Amino acid sequence: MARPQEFDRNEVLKAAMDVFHQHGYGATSVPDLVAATHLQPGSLYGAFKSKKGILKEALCLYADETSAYLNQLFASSDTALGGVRNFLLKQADVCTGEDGRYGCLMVNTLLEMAPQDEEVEELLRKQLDRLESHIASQLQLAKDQGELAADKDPKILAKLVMTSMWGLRG
Amino acid sequence: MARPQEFDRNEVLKAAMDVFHQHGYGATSVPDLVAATHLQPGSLYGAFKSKKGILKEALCLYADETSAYLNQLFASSDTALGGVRNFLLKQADVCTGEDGRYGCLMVNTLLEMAPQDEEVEELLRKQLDRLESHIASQLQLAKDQGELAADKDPKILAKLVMTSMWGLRG
DNA sequence: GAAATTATTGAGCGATCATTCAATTAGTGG
DNA sequence: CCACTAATTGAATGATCGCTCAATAATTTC
Repeated sequence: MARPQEFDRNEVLKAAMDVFHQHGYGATSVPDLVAATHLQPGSLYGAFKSKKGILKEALCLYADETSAYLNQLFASSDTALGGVRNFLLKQADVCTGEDGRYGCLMVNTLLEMAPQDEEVEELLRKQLDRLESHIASQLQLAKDQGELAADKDPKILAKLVMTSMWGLRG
Repeated sequence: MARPQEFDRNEVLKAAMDVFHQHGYGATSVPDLVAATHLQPGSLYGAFKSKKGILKEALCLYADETSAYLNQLFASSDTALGGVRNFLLKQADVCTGEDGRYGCLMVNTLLEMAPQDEEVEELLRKQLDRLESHIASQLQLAKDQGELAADKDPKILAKLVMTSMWGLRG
């Protein structure tokens, strides 16, 4: 062992995530990240290799937070189907509110970077697929409990929920 | 009078529009625009004042093309409501196809620039509002012709169509 | 406490960015 | 055919970009 890192990796990533969320990847400069994280360029590059490296880890943090949020929301809802409904209502709520005008970091980043960065695109597709699966399994639960008609396909409905989420930005 | 412009303003804007559409505003450099338009920087700046000036005129061209496309689609549909249905079907079609993976230039640009440029945001809000009105008036026509139930609100339905359009990108 | 290892610092690197401008060219009016 | 005006050219500008690195500081191991 040698000198230990002085910063909390998660705190740094949270700060970077917020900057990316508010400004987008391209419009976020390394000096911006230096200011937000209180880390010097050297430390930032020592820990994350590149600006894109910071983004990728920030995206993972965001996906994890989203997943945890979904778990908590589903667990605290009275019914399985109600959980999905609450998710959509909350999304609509947040999107019309002041703090929600930045939308979803995963969606924003995919739209911005997919044309020019396959690696980030692939990561985001996986994360969004996982989110969709999460919703699909909740809908399957609703079906098992008889809340959802037997002729409805949870997978298709989950895609519809995702489409609604994307569309709610207008 | 003096020496006339050698280029066709609309051709130049079309070329610039395509570059912005494929790469986004931030990822399009002035050298990119120089290459696409075959105009030197000086000519570009003489004609459009700035990179943002080029974007704004390109956005206007895009909105005009979209509006014309909508007119043509509505005129060639058998029924008023069918015109709106055809629009959504066509959107879904294009979004799943190869050339459609860049989405709508207005939506993309709004998502990218709204947080940092009020002027462009305002222009785009107006253009998207106009598109929504265009659809709403077509739905009103459908209602007048009895295709749409009397208790349906064309304005609300137009908002739903817009939301679907945004969401179809997933 | 010396040697080894790793983290932090921040000035500075080459590349690229959007933009400008002096020089040149082309077309108009007298 | 000669001023006059406007368009074109493309090299150059200063700013900013993402990133590096030599110097310094903080730990651990022996």
